[in-house]
Amino acid sequence: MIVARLSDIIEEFIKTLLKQSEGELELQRNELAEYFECAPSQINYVLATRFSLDRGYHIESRRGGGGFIRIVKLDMDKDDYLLYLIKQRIGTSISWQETDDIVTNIMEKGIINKREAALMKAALRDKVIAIPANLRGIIRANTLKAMLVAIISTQG
Amino acid sequence: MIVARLSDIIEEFIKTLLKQSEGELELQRNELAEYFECAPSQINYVLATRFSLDRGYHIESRRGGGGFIRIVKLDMDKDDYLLYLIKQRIGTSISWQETDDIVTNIMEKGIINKREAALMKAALRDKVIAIPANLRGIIRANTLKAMLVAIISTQG
DNA sequence: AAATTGAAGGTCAAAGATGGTCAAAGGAAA
DNA sequence: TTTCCTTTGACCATCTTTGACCTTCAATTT
Repeated sequence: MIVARLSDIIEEFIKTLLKQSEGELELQRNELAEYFECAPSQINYVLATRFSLDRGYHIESRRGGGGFIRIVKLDMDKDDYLLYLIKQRIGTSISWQETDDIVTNIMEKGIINKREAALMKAALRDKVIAIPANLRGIIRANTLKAMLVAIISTQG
Repeated sequence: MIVARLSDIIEEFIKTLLKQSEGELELQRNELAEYFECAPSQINYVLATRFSLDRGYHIESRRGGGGFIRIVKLDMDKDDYLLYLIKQRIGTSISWQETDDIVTNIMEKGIINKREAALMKAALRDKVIAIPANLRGIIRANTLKAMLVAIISTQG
């Protein structure tokens, strides 16, 4: 029996709230932590890992009395986003988790379909790039960039 | 007197579970190892030798809290040609020219479309797999097989 | 106005929870 | 005997949870 991760539960909870509020949401860290009976910093963990820029979200916050955390689901122009990925975001080396987030994100944006996403993720997995870890990130970056170029070149 | 090997017993156990769950299954390595009173790494051995891609299985996993191992039996009835490629044709190492031919071929057969072919070819190019030539063929074989599995797994 | 205080949120590293890899040792088969 | 397959264990990589300590902001008090 696989125990659901608390982080996943919190992620779903926030996503439900986001849907109800059209992609923009303010919440209070301590309140949420109390609701889920977890350390407040776990909320930061969820935000950092599940609502990252690579997953298409933007976070702002304010401390002090009346403080809050604002989560915004981003809506970027497709071509601009792909070029940003290729020219800036990916760089010379990248981790599996990052590429996985990016591919999921461009699928959710409708830039690629489910099968194309599966195809891309398959080529980016650690097991597939079975070489020393320090080189793996480099090959992964090459691969993702090459595939994104292929997408741009084939889209019309 | 032939003593059944533990690996064979674990193999059968997993296959039984797979049948009960229609070819797809998630399990926990430590739990299984504890059940059979063996080293956790023996589970990896069983997976590597009995549930390999060449035998028609696909394995995914995740570490950390709430981690798991997912085993998927690839459908043997459908996709004869893709299965043949994965299990026999590709092997442990393959050249760019061969993969290019294979991808073109499955596109012409209508198994994948133009964009998917472009995506696959992008990930298989020499320039993308920028490592010593002797290793490159191995990574390319891994990559192509993994992408074919993705195709099989996504056509539902 | 300046200082104080309490109410948020932020950071980071350690501990915990999984799975992965590899090589050596052990055994069975040829 | 030699080779190949299996079993084990030490060490590694990744992901999650927790807690101690830090920073910022608004309201209140001097």
